[in-house]
Amino acid sequence: MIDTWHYVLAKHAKAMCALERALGERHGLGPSEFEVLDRIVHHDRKLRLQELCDEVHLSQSALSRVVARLEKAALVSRDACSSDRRGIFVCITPQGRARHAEALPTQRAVLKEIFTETPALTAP
Amino acid sequence: MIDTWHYVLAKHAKAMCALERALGERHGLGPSEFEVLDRIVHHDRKLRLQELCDEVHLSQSALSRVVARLEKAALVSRDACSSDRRGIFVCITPQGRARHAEALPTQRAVLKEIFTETPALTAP
DNA sequence: GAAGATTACATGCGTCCGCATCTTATGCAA
DNA sequence: TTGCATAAGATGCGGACGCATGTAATCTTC
Repeated sequence: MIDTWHYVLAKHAKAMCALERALGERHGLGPSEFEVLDRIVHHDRKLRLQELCDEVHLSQSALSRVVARLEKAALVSRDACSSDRRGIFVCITPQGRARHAEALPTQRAVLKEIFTETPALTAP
Repeated sequence: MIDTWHYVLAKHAKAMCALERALGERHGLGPSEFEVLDRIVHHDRKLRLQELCDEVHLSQSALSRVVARLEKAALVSRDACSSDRRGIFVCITPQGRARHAEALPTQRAVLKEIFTETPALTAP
């Protein structure tokens, strides 16, 4: 069990570091930015901030800022929610969709590299 | 494989957050501080900063600061290395050993809680 | 043994994060 | 309706990180 934890720590550290480099250098995205785009693309619809909050492992405040960065980069837009004017919809833009499409293979390659280099993990 | 990554992300986020709370509130330690103490106790000898760097998933600069914090809390001491005067030995103090001993059950409990609540993980 | 390359650790700096709190909007009770 | 509790999202603040660089010691090559 402690071995599982060490496995998680090691893989997380290595993968995060590699993703940060690869996504940052090649596509100008951080891991959190990519993750948010990826979730929206995966659902293929606009999402409330709160919905995103359940899917990405970020605090609400961190997510709010990630979305702000993405909006500044014109990769998403914040749309008002008419049924609940407190809420906002996060909509991916065509540029955002394109950026995600070009970054996805990079992410997959990095993860494949990292998760196939070592044998396996015994279940917890 | 992408599932493995999501598993790592989820467990890492949940465990780190829980450890930060539990270790911080009950023992005044951050996860990194605990990890460094744990590595030293595990080896049961003083370690060079560089040796620690290979074991904890931190940059050299971050580790340097963690050790500085631990030293300020009197949980470790930095001892000069006579054979290589660039080097630093990180020695755990009796207080550091005691703090680690009291924090270890907390860490184990948190990890057990998190890694037994969900079934398992298929090997990558 | 002197000069430059390299290594070990420290530190300035910018970024991202979480917590606490603020603002605005909704819901519910009197 | 009015008033208060609650919810969604934004923001001030402090902390921890990584990168790049600085400082000091060691190694290498001549």
